[in-house]
Amino acid sequence: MESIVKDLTDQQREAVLHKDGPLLILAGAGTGKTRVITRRIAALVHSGVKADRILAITFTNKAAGEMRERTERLVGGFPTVTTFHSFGARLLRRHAELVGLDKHFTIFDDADQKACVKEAAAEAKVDTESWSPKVLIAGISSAKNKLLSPKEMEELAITPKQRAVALVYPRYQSILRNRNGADFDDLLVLTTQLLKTDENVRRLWADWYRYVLIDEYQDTNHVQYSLAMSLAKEHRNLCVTGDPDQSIYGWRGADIANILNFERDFTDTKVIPLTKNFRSTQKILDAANRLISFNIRRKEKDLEGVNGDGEPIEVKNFDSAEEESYFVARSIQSYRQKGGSLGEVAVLYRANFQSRLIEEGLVHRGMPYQVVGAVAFYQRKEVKDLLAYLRVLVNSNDDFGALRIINTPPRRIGAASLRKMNDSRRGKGISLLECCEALDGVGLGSRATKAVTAWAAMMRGFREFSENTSSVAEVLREIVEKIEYKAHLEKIHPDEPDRFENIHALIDAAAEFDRDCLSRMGKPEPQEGDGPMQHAGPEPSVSGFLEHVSLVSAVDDLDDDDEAKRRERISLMTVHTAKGLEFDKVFIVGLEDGIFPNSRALEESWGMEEERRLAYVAITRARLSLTLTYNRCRTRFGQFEVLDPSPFLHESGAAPEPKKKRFGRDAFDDYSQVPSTWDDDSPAKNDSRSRWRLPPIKNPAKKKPLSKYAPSPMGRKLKPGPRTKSAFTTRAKDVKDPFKAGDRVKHEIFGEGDVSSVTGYGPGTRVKVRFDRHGEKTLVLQYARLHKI
DNA sequence: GTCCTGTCCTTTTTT
DNA sequence: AGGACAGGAC
Repeated sequence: MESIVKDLTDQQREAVLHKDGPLLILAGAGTGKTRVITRRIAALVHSGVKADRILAITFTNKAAGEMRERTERLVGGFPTVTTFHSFGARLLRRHAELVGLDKHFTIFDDADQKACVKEAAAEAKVDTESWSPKVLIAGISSAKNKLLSPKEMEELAITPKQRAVALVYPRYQSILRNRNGADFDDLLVLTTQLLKTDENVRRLWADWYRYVLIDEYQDTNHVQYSLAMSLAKEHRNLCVTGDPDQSIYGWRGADIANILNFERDFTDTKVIPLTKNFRSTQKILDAANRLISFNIRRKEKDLEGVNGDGEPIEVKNFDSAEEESYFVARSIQSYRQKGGSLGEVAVLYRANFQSRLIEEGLVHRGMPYQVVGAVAFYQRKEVKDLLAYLRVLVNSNDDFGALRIINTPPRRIGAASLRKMNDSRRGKGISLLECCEALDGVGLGSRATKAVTAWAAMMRGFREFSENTSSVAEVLREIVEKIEYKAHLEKIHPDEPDRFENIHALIDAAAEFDRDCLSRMGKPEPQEGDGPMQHAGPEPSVSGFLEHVSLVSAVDDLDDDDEAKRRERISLMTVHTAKGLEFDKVFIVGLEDGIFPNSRALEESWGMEEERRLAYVAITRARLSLTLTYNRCRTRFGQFEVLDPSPFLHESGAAPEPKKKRFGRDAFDDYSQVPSTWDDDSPAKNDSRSRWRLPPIKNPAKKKPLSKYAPSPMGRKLKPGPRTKSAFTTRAKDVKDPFKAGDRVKHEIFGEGDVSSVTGYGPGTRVKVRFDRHGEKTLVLQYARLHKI
């Protein structure tokens, strides 16, 4: 036992040695949380708890994999280390029939979900012009995350949007069920409901897992919370770790209250804060602490470093995102020339679209990089095609999968034949594949009948093949060969020979899966033998592989430490993806007001605080060096925009507070007093532009034309031609014509509505609007694209 | 059934 | 600006 705790701080040691009863570990960034969790599991095992009676739930598969490896090494046993979604998927497979699914149900991805919603909307006669599939999906998801059934949703629906969702939701759900499918939310929702309604099932699992640990508890949502409670409410051996300041998933239903109220849920909770940060220099920690102190809704804490002051935080200002990317590339290049390791460098941004320019800058200098979590490998067309074969082979009710491949590669089964088959099976509860096998009365011509029958027979052949082998890779090879996929790809994409490489990569992934399963099978069985979950991973089968593929996340394919060092690539990713990771040298780019914080995010009442936490997460990724960059202008949607620096720059103390602007329209404290003669072409505006720059912070960007990039969008795009719509023109118009209560307005997303109140003035004005279709919302005038009508 | 063109939307973040 | 998608031409 002494060896388990010998190199720990007092706080860490206390957390590790706590055995029974609720435990809340408030672990700040970089305070050795993972270490504490793995040691605690080791300590539990050491004190006599059977490893397989321990359940640890993490946020990503990558984190789960790492923790599994570490604990197995440390304790020599096999605790169940998994994610919420994987746990749900496997619990559901075991009890599928109890929730109306077959054991081999398909986990539907985003595309399937969208198709499903479209179909449901058409059935429900809900117009997808006013209610986009995206909005409907979000609505259904949020209903599910409140554990509302379609029926309950219908009773509670008040606003027009809610009513639209209530109409689509039941149909969506029944389409899903008919196809023996579950979406991401279902993995959690059905599991939670099952544990709530079926006491036998609940006991089976709750009695088995005597100790439950949940990581990143600040990012759990209501459903995950209920699930955890169902499992732990009796023995109360629930240990949660998290940091309220790093809660960044509020937008997908995560409820920071779960962690803030944990002590209320369990009044005898032992609370252990971990605040000693082993990761970053003090300067970086100071910036993070200062920034997050602007948040109101938090538990106060400060990170204390152990590494000394370190280098000052670098802040750079540019005229355009092109110049910014050029700087980042140059800066990393000189870092490498001084012996720095590229595997230790990360460029973080708020939104994915920002990666493109950074990539171009790096390519320009020949710097190797990886975009973590970008165009996911499993999203590629050719990969999805082959996966669809596997899906249909496992789950013959998977019509989405069948539809995708029935004519891929082309077999002369066209829209007309499909329509006939759909007509014939309507209301009969027959899947597309089944229909192809029994064509009586469908009315297909002889050629079509032949093609369709051949396809169905081939699918049956694949199924038999898969039943006679334990290797998923073998099954894939068989399919690729039989459908002559290589020839097909060469025909469709003659200019892209590496498309087929993706197929090889997929087969490799399957082979690796086969190997993992084999090695897991070789492990000794748990002694008591009757655990509801025998193995830490999915089962060794095609459906196990599909599950694995569905649940991999963005960081999961991030190279692990050794490999990253060997391959020496810069990592590019969003701040969300970066959570839990750390790098020697970190760049946070695009720190402009409206980009980071993101203007759309600010439309939610809690938006600003979550954006600030996001910035806090970004800053605390850095060990030694932190560079913050922002631009005065950028092009968005092909349109030129002028932007203010992000407030986070001065909140973190990295840059001085911007001086009050005293030029142009900004010379007026009350914007309504700006002379109305100041229209778009007024000299005041054009003159003010050059003075919009903040007081120079350190080294104002030198204007250097870049060979490959446009010099700067300013001289080029502003002069010629009339400007259609820029941030500025919109604002200038608002200045002349401020909103007041009672105005009729139009918002690009929310549609039309009436202004109910206005507070403040200038760009920071908050306007409360009662929208016809979306209810009341408070908008920040500066960001909301709001027009009077 | 495929290819081309024009239109529309996009930029929040993801298991 | 760039990509997805629908609809029309062949």
